[in-house]
Amino acid sequence: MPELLAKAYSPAAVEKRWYETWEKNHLFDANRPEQNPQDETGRRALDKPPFAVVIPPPNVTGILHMGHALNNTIQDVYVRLHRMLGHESLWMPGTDHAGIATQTKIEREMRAEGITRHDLGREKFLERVWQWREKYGDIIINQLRALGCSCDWRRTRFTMDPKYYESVIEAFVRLYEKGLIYRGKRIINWSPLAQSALSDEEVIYKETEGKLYYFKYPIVGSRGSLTPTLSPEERQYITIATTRPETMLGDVAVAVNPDDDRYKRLVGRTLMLPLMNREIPIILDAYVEKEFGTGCVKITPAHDPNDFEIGLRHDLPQINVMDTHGVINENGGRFAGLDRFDARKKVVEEMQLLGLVEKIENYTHSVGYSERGGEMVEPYLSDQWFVRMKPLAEPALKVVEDGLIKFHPERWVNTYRHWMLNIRDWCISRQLWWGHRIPAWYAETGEIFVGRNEAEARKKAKAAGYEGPLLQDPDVLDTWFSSWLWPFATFGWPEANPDLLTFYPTSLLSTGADIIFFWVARMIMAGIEFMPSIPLADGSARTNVEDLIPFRDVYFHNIIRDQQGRKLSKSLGNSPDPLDLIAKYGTDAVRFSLIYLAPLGQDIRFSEESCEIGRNFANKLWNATRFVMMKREEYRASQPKTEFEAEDTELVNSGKLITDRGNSKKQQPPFTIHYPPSTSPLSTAHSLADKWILSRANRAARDVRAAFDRFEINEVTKILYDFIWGDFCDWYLEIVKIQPNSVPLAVEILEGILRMLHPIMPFVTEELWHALTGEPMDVLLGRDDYITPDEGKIDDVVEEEFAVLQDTVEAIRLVRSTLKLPTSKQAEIVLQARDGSKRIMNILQSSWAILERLGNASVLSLNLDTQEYSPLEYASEIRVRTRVFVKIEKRSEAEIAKERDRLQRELDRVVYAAEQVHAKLSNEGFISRAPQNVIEKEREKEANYQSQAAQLRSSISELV
RNA sequence: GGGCAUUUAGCUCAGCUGGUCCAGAGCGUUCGCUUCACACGCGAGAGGUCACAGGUUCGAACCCUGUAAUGCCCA
Repeated sequence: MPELLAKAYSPAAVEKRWYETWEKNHLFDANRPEQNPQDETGRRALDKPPFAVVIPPPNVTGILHMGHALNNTIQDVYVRLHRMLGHESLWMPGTDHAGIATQTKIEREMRAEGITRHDLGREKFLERVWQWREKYGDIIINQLRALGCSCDWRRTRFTMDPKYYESVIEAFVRLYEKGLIYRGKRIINWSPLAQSALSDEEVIYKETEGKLYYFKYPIVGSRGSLTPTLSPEERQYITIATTRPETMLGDVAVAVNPDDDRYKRLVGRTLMLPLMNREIPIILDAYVEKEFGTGCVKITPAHDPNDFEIGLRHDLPQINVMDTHGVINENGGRFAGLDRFDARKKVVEEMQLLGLVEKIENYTHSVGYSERGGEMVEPYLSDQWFVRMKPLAEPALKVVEDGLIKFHPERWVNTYRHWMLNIRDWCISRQLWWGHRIPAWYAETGEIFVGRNEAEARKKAKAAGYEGPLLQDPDVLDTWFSSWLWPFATFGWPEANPDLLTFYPTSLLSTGADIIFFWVARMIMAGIEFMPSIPLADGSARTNVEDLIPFRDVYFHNIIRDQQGRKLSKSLGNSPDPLDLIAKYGTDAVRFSLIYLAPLGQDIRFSEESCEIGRNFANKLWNATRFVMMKREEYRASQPKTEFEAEDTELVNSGKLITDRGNSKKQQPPFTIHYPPSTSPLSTAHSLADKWILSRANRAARDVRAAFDRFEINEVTKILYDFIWGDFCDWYLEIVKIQPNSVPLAVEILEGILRMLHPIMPFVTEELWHALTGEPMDVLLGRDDYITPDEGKIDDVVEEEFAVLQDTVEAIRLVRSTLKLPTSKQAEIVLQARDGSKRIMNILQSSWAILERLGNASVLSLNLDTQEYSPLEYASEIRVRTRVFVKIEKRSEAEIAKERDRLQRELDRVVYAAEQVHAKLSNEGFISRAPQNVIEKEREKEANYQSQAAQLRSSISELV
């Protein structure tokens, strides 16, 4: 530890050293009650309440972006806070296998080599993915270390770990056996790029410029005659409107609304589907909107979810005209082999040749795109696996509505409720290889056997009387089907192991609101569904829903935008790399800045320069510590050695003031001042400034704790910033320069500051704390206690008295500044208590040295009455309680005129204010209805304004 | 179309239960400072019809109604 601190804080070396030290000393490792209480971390876990956070697992393919940086900072702050609050604090890290993203990435790599996954075969392909993951899968994990994250890395989990894999299969089997998972032929969202189904949540709808095509379908007379009431045009055709002409190849009907009089009489007739020359019926269905298009809708059950439903209602065939690549198949007749977009062109062309195109309009409509690949998804009819969501959603909604799980900000409950009430079944099968393979085996008879492994499936088959070959479903499960189990599968579910018993339910989940459906909602469902099989720690059954839910608080963090308010994205190039920022500004600076800018529930407008807030603040703290340490050296040197030692020992032995540190536990290095106890001179014989800083410090400590509890972490940073910079540095340290006896208290306050700030800025505070206290490297601030405010020290009267002092100093500075008196030049200053009050004079008198020094006065005098000093000799400033006169040597005509103008402007302002107050006080309604104390205050204001005006007038009159 | 937010100084944002709020902070800006920690700093200043229009109230940035703009989510 260097004796003297450097002039400026340079983060890089400090961060590296402390992160390594924290890990080496097992700071992040959480214990379990079952473990030896004297285990390698040296902490006792038995009597501690747990605090657990599971990380939202980033993709293994991911790299750290600003959103991660913010979200993981928030988690780290709470994990570190609770560690200091004496909780068994566990942050469970890990990654998910990101089925589509990872597989796509590997396949792209392979394409460069000219091979496809089919060339390799399933097994070899998976080997290759695993190789990739061994090589690159920890990138993001290591980036989290650079952010300072205090995760228990020993426990790092991956959704494809063998144990986790088993959990996923177990969950599938249980749901299947309960009838909550089924396989069915449905319209799903098909990604032609990924060659896989997607869930509804993975599709984003965008307004897209397209065309609305009006096609004429010729009517075939079922009895060979035409209806006389029809117009010639209608006699021959019915016009339908569509945005996807190519799907007409799979049309099986045209539907009209039963209330639509225009078409009613056509029911029972058939149409000749052009191009395909297939007869299709006209049907009635209430789904059709009369107002949309022509009121006639073509029905293509295999290519549109609504048409699919209509098809089921009317028992229509389902003709699938596309293959999985979006290419027309043999059902599309001579269009077979064309890509979906080429087919569209060709269909329109041919319809035009037949004269069957009535018109084509420009049309903006909502089209689904893959959230991941960005390509247009195709509603596609296929066999997929689904989870029945209704039964899972009901209890999951209830726990949120009942407040067992709290959302911050609360308004997300509305969004959650809306989704839960309109929930649809979840398509969980993906036509990929990378992922958890669906544990279903097919018999040649078409029967399905679901088991935890092939042996179990075979056993079930045998029980059902089938002994032939079994073929496992080639598909894998949606990645979210593994991550919805994250809060308990990471602890080894379905095994009831000690970790699960200790840390479940977890405490806090911090995540982005964009995955409220993907992940948050489903984790809540999963907890309620799967956790009843795990007993409580005492062995009793887990029956209360409070014990089933995965977490109690959900923090939805901000979205980070650029200065123009745009979302950060790679393609825009407006997304700074957090690691670059860390390298440039320091980790603490990035963490502090992000939180400082992030009020709960708002988006953040972020730019790289914003990190200067945190960097400057860290540097300020650094220099404040440097200064306090220097002053402490001076102080020690000034004290008779034996006496000081005696005092020091007394301080060390006796306990606590604003910190709530446990028993004094280790050898104190000599000459170190710790924790002034309530019996020490430090907490009793104080100057006004000392009492003031104690009050402010404890107020800050109290407010910080309250803000943490409300999850207003942004407020925490503001409180600390204002207290540390505004109160401690700007005022108290300046006073310490004048009152050497305040040095021990300054040390004490600073020590508390480092504690309060540590969860947010762990590196610089750890470094400074060690510099200040001389503690050995293995005694860690991060393991020590957080501040407990002593609310008895919060003293409004003291703060008000000190404010008089501050106000007076500011008045002196203002006058000096107006007079262009350089700081170095001493001045003759006279102070007055404006109302002549003894109390105000006492305050001023008791802080005489401070006024003299901060005002840089050669002669300072206190004028007992309210005597006027000529503005020709003295420049003055009026404050609420005090008045300041600064002696002037000589003033030029111009200066006098300027001063007169200034006073006149001031007078105008005061007169105006006085009129306002007067008007208020003359208002009968105000007098009769406003509370007494408000009226009092207004009266006081009026009197004050009037005396101020009188003093200004008198000054002005002398300046003529 | 429905829902949820937001709109306060040039910029980014505070402003909690309506009354010391003639509205604050940081950045930027102007002026002055090598004041025995810090120029990543210190001191002082300028800068605002609190989106708009009504209403409630003795009193509104704050509550209510409507309008506009912006953003997000859902359909």
